[in-house]
Amino acid sequence: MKIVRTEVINSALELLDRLGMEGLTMRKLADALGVQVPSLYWHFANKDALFEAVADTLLEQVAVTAVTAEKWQATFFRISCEVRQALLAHRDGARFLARTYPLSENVARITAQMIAALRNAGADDGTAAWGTFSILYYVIGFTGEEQAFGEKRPDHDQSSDLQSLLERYPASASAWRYMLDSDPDEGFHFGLNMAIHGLEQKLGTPG
Amino acid sequence: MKIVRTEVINSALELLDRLGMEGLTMRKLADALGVQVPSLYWHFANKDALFEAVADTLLEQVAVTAVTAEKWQATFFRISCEVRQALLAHRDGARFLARTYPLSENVARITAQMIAALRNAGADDGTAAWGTFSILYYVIGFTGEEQAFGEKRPDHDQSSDLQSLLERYPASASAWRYMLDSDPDEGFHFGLNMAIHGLEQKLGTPG
DNA sequence: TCGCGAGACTAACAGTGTTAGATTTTGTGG
DNA sequence: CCACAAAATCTAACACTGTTAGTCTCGCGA
Repeated sequence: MKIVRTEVINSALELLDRLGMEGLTMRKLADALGVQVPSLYWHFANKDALFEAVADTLLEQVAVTAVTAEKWQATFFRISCEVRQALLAHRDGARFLARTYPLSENVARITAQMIAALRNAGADDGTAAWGTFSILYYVIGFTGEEQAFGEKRPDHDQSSDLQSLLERYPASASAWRYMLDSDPDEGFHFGLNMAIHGLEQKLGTPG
Repeated sequence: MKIVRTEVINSALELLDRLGMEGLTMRKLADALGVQVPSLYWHFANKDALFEAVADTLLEQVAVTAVTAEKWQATFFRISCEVRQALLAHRDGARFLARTYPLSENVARITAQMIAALRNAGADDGTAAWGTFSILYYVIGFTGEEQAFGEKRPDHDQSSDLQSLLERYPASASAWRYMLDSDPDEGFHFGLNMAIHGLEQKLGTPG
């Protein structure tokens, strides 16, 4: 049976959605493709390489068209939201991306747009680089925890250890409850706007 | 041979430094302790529970004394730097923390201080919660990639795929090079100050 | 038609987390 | 001091993982 690279990746994404990241194994993937395991090693050096390809595919639909007639703040907001949505579209998407080597095709493509937007606004090397990546760290971090929450088994909450923890740190407990009750989009936009505003200020005072 | 919880965790940290996260297995840990593997399961429900305990221990020395006579900006800066240093102190520290369940003893303790600092400055529920966690997402994300860079094997760089990638996205390539050449502390402080300034602005305009 | 190499296969290895169940150690009441 | 229960460690094994060595098949250019 013939093996096609894109089909492998698609199957891997299906498997990821169905079984989660720990369930995505070479054997299950080979089974889903109707293929023997070692055949996969002809197309991918090892599991990590395969995972990198899958992770990169997650970002394929993000920022497909560069918009130049746009303030950099709008570019950052739009791309950040797209990245989050792309990661949320598949189970464990954010953890999956964070796990792999950070320099891939689509990451390079997306960051290039963000860096260009900042340079266009007069940013120096450091501001463009650190500003872009700082915001991406936030996006991936937020989305990762957002997803971890959605998938955590509910019985983990009733443990007495956790109860005691929440009683001993009431400030954290109420923040926790607030975040669980409120709209995730709202939380994401809060931090995102916060970061963009901070970057705006950095742009104003270069050096 | 008697098994003591704290000794297990210490051994796990030693093993982590020596072999990295993938090398930290139940068998090697048992060997290092001079103990049979299943005995560990009497003290920890499973590997994840053990890993959570280890990850929490990473943050033990962070923000040990609460400083109230301090502007919240200073509190955030100080604690963020301490978190980063604590994670850098052990190989794969940041990845390790990001992997586990996010609500642990020390996380609750540390976030409680940050939230309290914001509330003291007049922040509402949402600003205190999202502001605190947004900044922590950045700290963990930055530190995770900082560590991933330090541990990546250098032969990964000479691949022609990567060369082609850097040529096709020159903006990303130069940002990449800039970040590799510059002081990591500088990069960390840039994003941290950026986030804190952004939060400062959010505090000024509540709602 | 032949040869060869790309690409699939079979078989196996070393290592993983985890559990069932036997066995030892430890603390405690008589 | 001894017996007995509970706490803690052990032995043995299971099912699974990524990965590799070596073999076979089949399509295509000479």
